[in-house]
Amino acid sequence: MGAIQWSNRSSPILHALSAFASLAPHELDLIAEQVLFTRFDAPLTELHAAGDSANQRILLSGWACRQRMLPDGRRQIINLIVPGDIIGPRQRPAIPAASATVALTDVETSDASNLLAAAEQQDYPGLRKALHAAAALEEFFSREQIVRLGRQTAHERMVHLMLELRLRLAAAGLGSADSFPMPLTQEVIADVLGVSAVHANRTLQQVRREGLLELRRGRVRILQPELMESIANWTLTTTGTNTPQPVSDWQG
Amino acid sequence: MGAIQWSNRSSPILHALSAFASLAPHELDLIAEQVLFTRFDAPLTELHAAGDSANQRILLSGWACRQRMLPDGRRQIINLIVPGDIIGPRQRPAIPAASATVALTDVETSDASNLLAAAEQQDYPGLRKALHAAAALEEFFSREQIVRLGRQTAHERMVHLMLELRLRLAAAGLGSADSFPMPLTQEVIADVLGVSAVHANRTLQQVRREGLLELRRGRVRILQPELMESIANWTLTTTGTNTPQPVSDWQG
DNA sequence: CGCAGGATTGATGTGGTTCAAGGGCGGTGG
DNA sequence: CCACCGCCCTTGAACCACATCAATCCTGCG
Repeated sequence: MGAIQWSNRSSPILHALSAFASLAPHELDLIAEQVLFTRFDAPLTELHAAGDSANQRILLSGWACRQRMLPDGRRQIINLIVPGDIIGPRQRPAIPAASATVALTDVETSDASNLLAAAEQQDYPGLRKALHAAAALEEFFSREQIVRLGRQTAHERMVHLMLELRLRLAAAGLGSADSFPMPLTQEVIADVLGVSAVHANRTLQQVRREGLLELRRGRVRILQPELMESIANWTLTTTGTNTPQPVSDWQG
Repeated sequence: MGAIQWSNRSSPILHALSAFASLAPHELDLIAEQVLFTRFDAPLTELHAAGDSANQRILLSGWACRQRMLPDGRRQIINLIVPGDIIGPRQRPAIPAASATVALTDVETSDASNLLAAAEQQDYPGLRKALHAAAALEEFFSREQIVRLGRQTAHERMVHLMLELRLRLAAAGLGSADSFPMPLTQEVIADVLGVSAVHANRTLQQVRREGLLELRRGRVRILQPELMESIANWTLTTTGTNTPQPVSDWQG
């Protein structure tokens, strides 16, 4: 291994990236260095402003989200950001974002320019592959979010979101197949799912009443994963890396 | 210019890409070559199957969409694909898509592997920049779609979609600031906007009654762009780099 | 103890869905 | 040249998932 000792603060990145590609020692070093210059921010802090087309960071701990506010106060959360995820534009030249990235809890971030720049070099093939795969996964869930919002009921959306978080947090080493931390308020969940906070509450209650999951003391416990996957039309297997799923022929 | 004559079949790509970066002669040649080996497909043809993680093509003419079918028949269209757009995964390794790409009209496509591979080389900087910018624009509209579906009313969604198509088709050289072709059925529009076909119909009628736009003989005419942008909370200026240019200017 | 933010619950309103039945129109065949 | 057919658009009526408004409850915390 490299000269720098692993701290558990870099472990989310390590988990998230090493799931996609095996990393060489000098690549691991680069990741470990991320914890050397970190910044702490409180909830509601804007980590990446709308209109900003630079400023790439990586989330080390805590939760954030990319969100879009409408003038009349409506908010849509584009996606949740958990440890290991990149904050800011991925590709250049970037279009100035209409959405801002905001901390949802206390967060720790570090500048990711080095990491992302290194991945463009020829001598960091593993890093390159891992970051591309992470971007592909993000794009995948972005499409899932579209399907969720466009064609699923509140009940299906809630179940689907919990499955997404289960997978992503497990990939970051922050949860297992059984359970994961859940620091989000119901209002935040509502703004992810595109429903009102009141309805998110009732939906969550129903999901719990049905025995699909448990939510206690800031932790979600998945009780019936297979049933949940069936309800939400889940298409990714959590076992293995990227195993594809049979998708029904749409023409029937 | 290069040895290959421009045909108007390659012009959508030319428009779409040259809007983002100035291209060198050898890059223009590569684009022109795209029309040499094309394929024609009828509506409903699956251009890119769900689960496929390869097979990159570019759309030369006609319309397509990436869609996800749910087992009970619900369909969500993730995004519309117009001439100049890439079909298939952008980055490798790609996660097998849960969504399929399907032709909505008669379409002409060509293999884009060469184009995309060339953009990774050092000697195609303009192409690289242009394709990255195109990907960034696609990602931008992907987020707009999330906001649309999550927090906007059917009326707002409809107006917003028409503004999106106005911009994208103008960028491909297929329309102006005033009008663009509209070959989509109301059912397709409904599946983009996440509403029922009946409601899409009523919403479209209202938008027309309000004098925001005209829809006749397969063509949309934008009548009150500023008002529409205000209604839909539009955040992109059409003036600037994305302004369409007539093909003739480019053929010089 | 009292406060504040989040969770919960009830009552009522509405945007949108669903079902069902026409209407227009281009294409095709007799 | 007309009759018919299929696809799409349009319209009406009933229904429902979810929004909105307004309390109230709970819990951690200073």
